[in-house]
Amino acid sequence: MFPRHELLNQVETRGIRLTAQRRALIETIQEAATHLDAASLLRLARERSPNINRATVYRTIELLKKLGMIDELDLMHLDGEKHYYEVRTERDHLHLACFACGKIIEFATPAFERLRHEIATANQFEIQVIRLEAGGLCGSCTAGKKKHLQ
Amino acid sequence: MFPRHELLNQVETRGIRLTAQRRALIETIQEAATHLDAASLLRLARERSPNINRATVYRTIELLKKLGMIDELDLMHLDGEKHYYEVRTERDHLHLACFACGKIIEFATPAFERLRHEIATANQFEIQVIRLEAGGLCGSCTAGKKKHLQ
DNA sequence: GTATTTGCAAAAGCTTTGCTGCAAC
DNA sequence: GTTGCAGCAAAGCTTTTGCAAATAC
Repeated sequence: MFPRHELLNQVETRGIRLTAQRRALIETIQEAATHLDAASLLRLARERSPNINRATVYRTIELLKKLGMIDELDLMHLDGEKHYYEVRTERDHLHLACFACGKIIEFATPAFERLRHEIATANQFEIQVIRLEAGGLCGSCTAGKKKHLQ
Repeated sequence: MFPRHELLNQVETRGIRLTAQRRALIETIQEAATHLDAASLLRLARERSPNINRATVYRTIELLKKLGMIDELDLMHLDGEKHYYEVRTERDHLHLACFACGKIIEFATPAFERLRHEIATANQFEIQVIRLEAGGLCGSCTAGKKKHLQ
């Protein structure tokens, strides 16, 4: 895998020709500050290429998923059934979604990568995509809760 | 947590009064051989209580989720956006979905439970729900693939 | 008689698709 | 002049909701 900001380069290096719209979409994903869903991606990408259509967004996402260059997240359906996207980076990491404040925490640990390996070996399973998500209460929200109960 | 076949008892033990329809739905979930989505659950539950309506299915699922007695899975969106349900049992386990044959493998390992604990501690996060899913190729399908390439 | 639950149909939300026209090599 | 991409609108699927009628206590 590659650093996040290399997504566009990596795609073009594979000899895939991109239209201006697709380039705008990919740049938007790689530079996004948060996990984008399709609608937000469309909105932001239009700042670079104003005529992008929803269908193009979904078709570009499909392409990047097939290439294994982005991952699709559910983020515990914190806000409905939409999907969120992020560049697949070197390290596996997991997502924690706070049901109270909506914050998303990313966390990487060697234990996760070891577990991935154990899963594959023990089940003779060739893992192509792996997703670990948890939902609950973040530190600030449990603290707030306790205070409130005093 | 409790054994799978105790779901109905556990709900009633909590003093929650159930209608015949809800009882039929819960029995269907606890006895199901596979992970059911809402439509399959409706179809099967109607064998016990023929007039159940789709809305009742969703409302019962919501109730059981709130009680923490069932978990909602995506199974890597192997077959669209539907959700699948299973009784929450004693041990955390994860799901592997084969993209080739559609098989779902369940796997439990102490490493997963340790990871859960590490996640909670390291992030001061109170985990209420955790879901680990992987997609790829199961043993039979990778074997088949190799054979085919020879 | 008050509080829940059900049924129905419609709405909602996100994603996919058919088709026509456009653009690129 | 083929091949692929974009735009548009409609359809598709699953899930949720409003409201009136039915049921339970």
